[in-house]
Amino acid sequence: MASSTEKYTYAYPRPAVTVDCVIFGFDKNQLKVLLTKRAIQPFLGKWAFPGGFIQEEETAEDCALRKLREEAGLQNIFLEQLYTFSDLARDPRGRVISIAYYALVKPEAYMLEAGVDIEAVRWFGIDENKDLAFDHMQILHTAIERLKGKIRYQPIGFELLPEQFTLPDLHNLYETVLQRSIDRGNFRKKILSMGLLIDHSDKQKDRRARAAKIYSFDRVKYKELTESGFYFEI
Amino acid sequence: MASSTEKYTYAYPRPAVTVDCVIFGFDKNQLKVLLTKRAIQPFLGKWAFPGGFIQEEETAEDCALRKLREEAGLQNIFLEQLYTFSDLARDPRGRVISIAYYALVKPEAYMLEAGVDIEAVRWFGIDENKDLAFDHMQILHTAIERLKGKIRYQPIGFELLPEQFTLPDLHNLYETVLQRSIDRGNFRKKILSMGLLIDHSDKQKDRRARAAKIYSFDRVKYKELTESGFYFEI
DNA sequence: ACAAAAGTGTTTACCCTACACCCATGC
DNA sequence: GCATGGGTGTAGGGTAAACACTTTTGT
Repeated sequence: MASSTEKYTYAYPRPAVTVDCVIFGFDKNQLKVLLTKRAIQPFLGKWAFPGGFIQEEETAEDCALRKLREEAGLQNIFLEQLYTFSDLARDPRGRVISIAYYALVKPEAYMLEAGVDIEAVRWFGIDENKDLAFDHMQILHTAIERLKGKIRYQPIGFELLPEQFTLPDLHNLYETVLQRSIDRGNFRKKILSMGLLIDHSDKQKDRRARAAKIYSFDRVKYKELTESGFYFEI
Repeated sequence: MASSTEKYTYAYPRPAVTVDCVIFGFDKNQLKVLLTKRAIQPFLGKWAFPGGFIQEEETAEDCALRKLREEAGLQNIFLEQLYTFSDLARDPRGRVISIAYYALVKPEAYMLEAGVDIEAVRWFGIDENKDLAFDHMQILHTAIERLKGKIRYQPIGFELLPEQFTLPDLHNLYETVLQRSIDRGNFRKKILSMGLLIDHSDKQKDRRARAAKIYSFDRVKYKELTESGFYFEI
């Protein structure tokens, strides 16, 4: 037996371990997912989530952050572990376990996709027909279910909207993600009653009809409330 | 590049991958966790979750099921993936990633722990002071949080009670897991109003005071309701 | 009889729902 | 003016919280 400081070579066969990132965006009342076109085998030319093999000196989360930066030019965005996929046949090359993450990006974050190959990276509508590599269709499905479940009782919807947004924006987002209609009036009352939105009605821009008030999400207030037992819920 | 059928040896260093199982039980109004005493280095003699290296021909879930069987003599119990831990220093032997699962067992399931070394396997109260191997204290904490969160909106509490139980039993379980008092009357009204309990009041056993009615959880009914949009919630 | 625990009922306040309506703006 | 979309008000139904009360059983 190796000492507890000395490196130890296991007798066990080791699976390869990758990290994959499901990246969600919201644009034109559509939920989107960011995919990259594979430049190598297997599944060359097919679309897949940004991801790759985990390095020796990085945690899974570090790896996800690195992949977001390298492959999608994204930084400082919401990131959370999704699920670990370990089906034996999920990679034709052999045994590969994937630790999947999901990320939520605001429009302003992906506007500055500088240096990212425009041919190889694209946003797809969530319902758009696409032929994904590996078991990425299954991973996507898991991610959507997580998002649908979590958006109702955690304030993660704001991560998909610009820093400043209107209540109709937020309302649209919820209707789109949850795929059901939500009463306008009741929705705004519920949200506003939480006291978690900061009013920015001074800066208004033109709109087709009456201009909607602009708000931002009060993270500080949310943290305070959470610590005193408050539960966000739509 | 390897063909898609041929085995491929990655240039990347591979971390070792283990599976660990947090096993919860409920006994004498206490939430318990099952631990095994380590018989090998590192952390020899310390308590840890049942777990071990994932084999080449098994999924993570299969590995968890195998470990539950081999190390704790448990079968046919609730099992769900918890989280994957990948901190660099979580194992003194080197890079080891752990896919953690949590399991819920009914009293009748762990009564028949035949063939399991009584010295090496023990139930610990959740608040009992214990010195756990690796980062298992952190894993335990994550598992408890998951249980606390999930018991409120998924009928997993029943997995910790005998097949037949009383409403006071269930009430006790919820108070214990959520660590707050819940009004008796309101609790029973809420539970009963769901119509998910089957009454077995014919078989009564003696108690210190008035005997409580015996119920069991109606899984079939729950599945039906779920499919028509019902959401369990306490 | 009394204590302990099971089970029931009642009141109140709040919240959620389903609407209807008003307001501001562009065409 | 009218269509469009933002924003507000309200009546009523339901349900959750708080608490008192009744019932059953062991000692």
